[in-house]
Amino acid sequence: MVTLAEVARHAGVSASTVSYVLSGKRSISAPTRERVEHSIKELGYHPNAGARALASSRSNILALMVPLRTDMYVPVMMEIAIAVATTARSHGYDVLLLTGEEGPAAVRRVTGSGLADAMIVMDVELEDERLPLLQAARQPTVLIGLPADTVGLTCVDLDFTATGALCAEHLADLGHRDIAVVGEAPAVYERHTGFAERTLEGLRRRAAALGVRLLHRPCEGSYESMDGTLSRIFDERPGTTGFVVQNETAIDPLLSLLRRQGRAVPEDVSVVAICPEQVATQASVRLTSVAIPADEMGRRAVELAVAKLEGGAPEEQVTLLAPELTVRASSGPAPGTA
Amino acid sequence: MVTLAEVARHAGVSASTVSYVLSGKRSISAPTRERVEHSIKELGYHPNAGARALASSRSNILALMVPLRTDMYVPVMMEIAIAVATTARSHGYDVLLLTGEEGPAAVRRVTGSGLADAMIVMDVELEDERLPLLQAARQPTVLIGLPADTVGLTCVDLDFTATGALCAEHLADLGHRDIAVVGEAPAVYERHTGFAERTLEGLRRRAAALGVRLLHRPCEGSYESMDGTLSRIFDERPGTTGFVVQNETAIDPLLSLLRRQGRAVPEDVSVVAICPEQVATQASVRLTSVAIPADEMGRRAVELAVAKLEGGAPEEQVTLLAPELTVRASSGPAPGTA
DNA sequence: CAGAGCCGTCGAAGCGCTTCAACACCGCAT
DNA sequence: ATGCGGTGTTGAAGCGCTTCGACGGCTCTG
Repeated sequence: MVTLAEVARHAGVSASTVSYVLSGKRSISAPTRERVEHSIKELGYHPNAGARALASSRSNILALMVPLRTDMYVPVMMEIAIAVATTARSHGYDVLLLTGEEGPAAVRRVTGSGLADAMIVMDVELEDERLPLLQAARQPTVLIGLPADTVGLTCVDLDFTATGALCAEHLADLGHRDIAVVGEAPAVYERHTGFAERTLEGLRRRAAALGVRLLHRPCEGSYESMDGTLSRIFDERPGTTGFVVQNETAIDPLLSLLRRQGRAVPEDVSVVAICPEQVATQASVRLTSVAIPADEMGRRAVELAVAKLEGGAPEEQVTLLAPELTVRASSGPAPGTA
Repeated sequence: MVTLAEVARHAGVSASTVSYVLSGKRSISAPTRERVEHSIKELGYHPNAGARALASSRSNILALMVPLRTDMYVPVMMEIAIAVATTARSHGYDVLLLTGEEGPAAVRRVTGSGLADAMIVMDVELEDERLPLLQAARQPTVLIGLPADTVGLTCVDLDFTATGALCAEHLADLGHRDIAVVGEAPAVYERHTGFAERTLEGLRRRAAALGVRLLHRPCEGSYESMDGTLSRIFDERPGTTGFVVQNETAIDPLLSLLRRQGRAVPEDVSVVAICPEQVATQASVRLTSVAIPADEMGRRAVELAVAKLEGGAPEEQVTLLAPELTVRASSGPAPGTA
């Protein structure tokens, strides 16, 4: 194993000079720098991460806490995780993967040991038990998701309230007067994961303002569950012509069952989905949708974390990404509309 | 920040005693141990990861390289990743998430810097350019997937050859004489990701042995692509009554399109899927399937890595998990069979 | 041409931990 | 009583790096 000292000897300089060449924190003359760089290459030197962390109290690692539940739509999680890893690398950081399983214990372990310089936490609940620990930690934190109280916290999320409003508005504009919301699995609401409730609130408010009736039903992603949900919706509101789906795994069952019931999309019923672009374009009908910008959320989270680390970032900062609705083939004028 | 020395002072012992209490590498009398443990708790001490890594040349971190391609079925990747993280924790390791993007450079960085004690590499290609580096590395490596040459390597994978054979056999047993294989996207084959080719080989061999005709068509996961694939299959082999699907994203389109064409499953055609359990049970028809044991693959990989680290593991070891076929509602006797 | 100031380099002091050799002490057998 | 092995504890030497203060030599200015 090659050490800094060996590089120094090989280049005929002192260890500190090599260190300064590496970090650029002190000016080094061009000839010396080249000599050192040449030695580094020739010896195949790689700085030792542990020694570096010890001496500088910086690990150059970002911790990412992902939930390990499977009732969330996994591809979104994965896309965020990959965006985080990729963006982190471009800033010189590596990513430590923590599962939510350990909960607060994981937070304590990481903040206590200096394993990571900052933490990014996904799938934050409204009243998350990790929050007090995170706020007390030395390390900066960025949340993906929005807890109830954001005082002193840095958060990134899609503006789900606006997303709900946008969906309601789109369907109302098309003349739909009875809208059904196929929501996430009941467990997601019970856990008080903010985004689901926020979406609903946005939907309700805008629907009320526009004089549209709204019916919300949580739903698992299975065919059975969707079958039951659909029956109950049409029993209660036979005139339903608009659907908003927020559970990605429910999309295929929904479209499939509507078709089997002889309801054509978008002629008889319109469907608006809240899901990643890829899902919207690969479904059996190209879906009018509001995209979940997983990639951008991951990227932003890392950039905020890095900004906090390198100084010059406000303590509190809530970044809500504006939703964008893309009209595709699954939504159209309500039946009976001019 | 609390250090070992402070704990030692607080407990009235030397630093080394505290260290030995922590590591258990030397016997410590019960009273002393309790005093030290009490001090640790009272001061809220957490050992510093960097210092520990430097002194012991062990980081207690496992690196996990995941592909960042999206043509693989993401949930399987995620499930493996989560199993790796969870199992690693239970052995006292954390997981560093590396994306395949960096390729060999990431391997060099991690092995060179001692960031991780071992590496687990997913989505290995038959001739993977990272292999030579991994073999030369100080750190042990475990592959999830099977390269062409496994000399000196430790690998874990589902036995895809046996999986293919099992599928062929099941359909043949039911009297099907014309089987179509809906494979992964063409890119997966072009990249020479072993599992797809192995499955095919298993299918072909067993089909041939059983006198069954086999037609293989790669397929993207979209409805358009599946539509084209199906037409071509039935054009070429109108008598096709058995399907094997290996592309998870293609399952819904396949079932949906078969239904639209008026082909009933399993009355007219049987379908066998190679996919995670959850997908098989949540599809519109409960699918006869061979499960992809993502969870077990992740767990085994970590256990092998840990075994190699703590000594007592053979250098070369290929673990092929035996496939299990579960009969559900999507397969039945071929039409015209007694 | 002396002094101030800057640039490039170096030596040394740690960062917080692990681990080895050494030692004090005990009870045991001789 | 003497020596011996075992147990529990300690001091000190690093692990490989960063970083601070210092210093020699240079240019620039008055």
